[in-house]
Amino acid sequence: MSFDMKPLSRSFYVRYTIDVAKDLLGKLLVRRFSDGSYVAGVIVEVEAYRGEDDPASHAYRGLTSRNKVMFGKPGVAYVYFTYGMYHCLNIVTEPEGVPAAVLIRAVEPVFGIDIMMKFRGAKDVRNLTNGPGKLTMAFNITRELNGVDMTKNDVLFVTNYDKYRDFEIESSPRIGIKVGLDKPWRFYIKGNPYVSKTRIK
DNA sequence: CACTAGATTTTCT
DNA sequence: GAAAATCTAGTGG
Repeated sequence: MSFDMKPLSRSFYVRYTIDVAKDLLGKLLVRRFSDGSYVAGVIVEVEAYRGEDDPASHAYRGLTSRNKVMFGKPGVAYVYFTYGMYHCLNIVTEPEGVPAAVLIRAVEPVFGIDIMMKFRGAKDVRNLTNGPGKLTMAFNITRELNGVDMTKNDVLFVTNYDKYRDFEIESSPRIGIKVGLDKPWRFYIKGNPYVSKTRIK
């Protein structure tokens, strides 16, 4: 393997969500399949969601069957289904009992690009994983992975990668929400061509 | 390039 | 019953 297969530890995720979100930029998201193949991409865009103080969060109105993993162990995948046809991938943060997570909005494809193309049915690499619904499709991430522990070297995890060492982080309001727009909790690598182009309202 | 409408179904009110 | 942490195809400039 040309990258470190050691997943980020639980302690990485047990911190203030905004800090975890920024620190996830430049890391490698890895998805392994049962036949031994894998796909991976550099995380280039994320959004932070918290609990009580964040009206845009699924956890704002308390625990439900959908959002319960947000209240659980940090480092666990929170995958939900939305708009009747898309999935979104989040990673739970902060201590157990505190609802918070980081939404992975876009990655830059690195390994297994041919596999991603098949899952997406797309031809242009630029359009493969530049959005939360697109990257879950390319990585074949569905609700089956909701609750998966990402601190183990398993089907889904994040690890260090050294493609980008020095980069500038830009921030903006989060995308696709109607409340909580006062919080600049979307973070992305400045100038990276794989950041989603969705405009901010 | 900018903007709009339509898809599709789970989840919560 | 309405809205949803989205995407694509289609129209018009």
